[in-house]
Amino acid sequence: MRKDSRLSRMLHVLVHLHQLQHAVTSEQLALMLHTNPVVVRRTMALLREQGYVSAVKGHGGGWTLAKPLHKITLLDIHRSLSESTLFTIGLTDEHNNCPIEKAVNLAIDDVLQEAEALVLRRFGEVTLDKLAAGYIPAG
Amino acid sequence: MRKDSRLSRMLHVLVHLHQLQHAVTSEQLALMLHTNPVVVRRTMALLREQGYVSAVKGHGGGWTLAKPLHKITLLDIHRSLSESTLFTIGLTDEHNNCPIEKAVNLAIDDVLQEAEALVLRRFGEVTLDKLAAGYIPAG
DNA sequence: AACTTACGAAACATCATAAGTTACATAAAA
DNA sequence: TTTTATGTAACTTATGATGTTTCGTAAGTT
Repeated sequence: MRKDSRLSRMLHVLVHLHQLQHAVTSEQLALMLHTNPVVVRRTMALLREQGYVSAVKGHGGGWTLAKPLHKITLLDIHRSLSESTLFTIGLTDEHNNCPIEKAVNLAIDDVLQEAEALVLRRFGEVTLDKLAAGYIPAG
Repeated sequence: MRKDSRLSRMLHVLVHLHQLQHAVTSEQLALMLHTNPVVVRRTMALLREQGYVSAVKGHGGGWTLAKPLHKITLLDIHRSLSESTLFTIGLTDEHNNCPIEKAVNLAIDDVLQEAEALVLRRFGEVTLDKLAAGYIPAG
């Protein structure tokens, strides 16, 4: 399955915006991400809606941080981007009242929910200023 | 992204095979899973290669368990099915030596690896006989 | 031997979603 | 007025599980 690289890309962008200290155009960000400006705008728009970046049109315009890095967590950006779930594994729900299917789904879902909770908790603990400073994994 | 429901489907099949105590055709399993026999054969073939089921051709043929349920874990089936990763999130690796990208990927990967380890460990703890008996979540 | 059943497998179509692309409208500064 | 940029719609591409058609092969039945 194709992976969703938006979280990685947007975090990368946000830290660069912090370091550059001035507006950066979608064109420039696209060059940085090896993609094109429309993809950048489409994805950055999700962060703008949540108040993490702002965009200015016209000469000298572009994207700037709307909040300092230490007030943004990986979880904030993750949530801004995805409505879909974290896992490639899906459950089936095609059967009326089969107790086996229910047990199977319960077993899988139990584990995945715990894992997702772990990811969200850990994402929530990492603010973006830690990435700028050089991230050191907890493990 | 489309979800991979093979784990859910195969676990469902294996527990039914245990309970039925006789060979079941791909046609019958397809009816059960609301799909078609070719999809069943394609997926079951991965389990056959690992020795969890066996297939017999001709009259009275079909699929049977090759191991008792208590000797098969969710992890065994998960591993038989997937070479791909567990998460919809992917990292970018498009840049030469950007320390920010490295820090971003390290931060994300650190969390995902921990979550994947949790999933694999928990999957490894659940044998399929527990699903037949009625699974009770640990939480 | 001929027929039927069932798996094995190749080849191709479908679906969903991020990503990529094209085109045009709109706002702001020069 | 021109240039620069974002905003957005519409369409195409890529990927991998899923779905489908078709034919080959093995095993039991008649």
